[in-house]
Amino acid sequence: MPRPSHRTRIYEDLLARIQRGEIGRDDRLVDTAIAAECGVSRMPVREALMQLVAEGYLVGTSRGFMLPDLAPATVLEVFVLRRLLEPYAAATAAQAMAAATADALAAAVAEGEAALLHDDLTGFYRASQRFRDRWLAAVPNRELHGTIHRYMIQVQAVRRATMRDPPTQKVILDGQKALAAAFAARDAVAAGEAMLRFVLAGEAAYRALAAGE
Amino acid sequence: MPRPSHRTRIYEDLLARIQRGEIGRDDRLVDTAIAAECGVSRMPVREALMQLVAEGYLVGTSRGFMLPDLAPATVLEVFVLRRLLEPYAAATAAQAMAAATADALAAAVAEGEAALLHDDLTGFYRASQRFRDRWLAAVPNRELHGTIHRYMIQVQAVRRATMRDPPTQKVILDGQKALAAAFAARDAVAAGEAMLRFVLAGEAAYRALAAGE
DNA sequence: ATGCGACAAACCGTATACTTCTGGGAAGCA
DNA sequence: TGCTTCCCAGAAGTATACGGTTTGTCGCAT
Repeated sequence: MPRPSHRTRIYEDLLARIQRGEIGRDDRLVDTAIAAECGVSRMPVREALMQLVAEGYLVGTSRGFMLPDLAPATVLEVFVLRRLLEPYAAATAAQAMAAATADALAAAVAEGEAALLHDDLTGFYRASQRFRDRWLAAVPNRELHGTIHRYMIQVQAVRRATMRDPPTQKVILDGQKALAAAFAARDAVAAGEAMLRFVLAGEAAYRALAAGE
Repeated sequence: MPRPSHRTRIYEDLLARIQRGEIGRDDRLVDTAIAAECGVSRMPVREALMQLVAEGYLVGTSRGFMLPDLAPATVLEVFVLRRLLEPYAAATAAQAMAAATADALAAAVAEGEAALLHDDLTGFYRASQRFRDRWLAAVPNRELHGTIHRYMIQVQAVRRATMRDPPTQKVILDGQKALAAAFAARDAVAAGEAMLRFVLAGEAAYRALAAGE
């Protein structure tokens, strides 16, 4: 590993902050401020910010960079993509899955269940994130992997929004258990079906939430 | 229209050059050279180049920016994505399609056919590009549209590679005609089926070519 | 003749300084 | 009091400069 450039460091730092939800809905990220905070010049910060814009994590306004405002319509459009891609991705991942990965998936489910028992929403969120990261890493088709990874932001937003609801928590856990079982058995058909059901359940939960507001 | 920034201008210029195939397989795009050519400083050029990298049009090496080297394995991975996404996209586009767009599609097919009669491969290429651009623009789901658009480069590479073969030319034209008919009739089912056949035919042509080398 | 090492050029990453543009707020007018 | 106008601060955009790293080549020694 040669040396991580400032741009890379700052990019990863900002991405982590965004993914942890530390950036508020109306916080404005300004290059000069971040540069001063990190003790570097504006340029690496600027380039990191613009990379985040290119990947859809931020939008650039004429007055600082902000979070994109994830209109419900956009989230529903992403659900279409998920329905089309993720069942196939899960099926291929199940076929290619190593035993260690399957175990790690089961562990992530158990962690999420334990977190729920302690009303630890953050822990549950992290566990479900880890679950997703792990099965996604097992998808052999790298292009498919990258495409699914790209709308991670929307998926996270949906999780964050729907996760507070106890019935939804149960739906998520049950879905993850079914998936973990299919992955452990390397059953591609069952994995594809379970994933389709999982995505549809997530969409239903999101629609109920969006309608309720 | 406020005013296109240098970065935007250069980005669009470079993208157009890439899409027209003016960048050779082993040309190295260097910021200083492009900056001198355009009469601006390195910074806007750099940012344009990095945006192209983020979108997958280029890869940044330690010695200039180059075209990604599209391994056949990658192209085949993209075909999986196309099989999963484009039939659905075509079906929804057919339902939403305006009469003017359907006419434009038919016109693009006619142009391509005319170009073939004059052995004008470039014209045929441009016509099939226009055909794709137009039906894709009619996809209502913007997320789906963007996702499909992102692997445009691979699609172009396949076209460029397979297009010289006369039987393949006929397959492409026939596929486009079937699609244009389905679009004109706003027949979502037929459009989806035609698109699936079109993608599969393209994949078969590419596989034949890759095996033949 | 070939392999290894040093030198030079090229290019990227970063820093600093300057310019342009946008948006908000204050002041003036109806 | 509400609306319009003008001004200014802040932020993006751009220019120029410098250091570091990689790469390619030339020369020397084996």
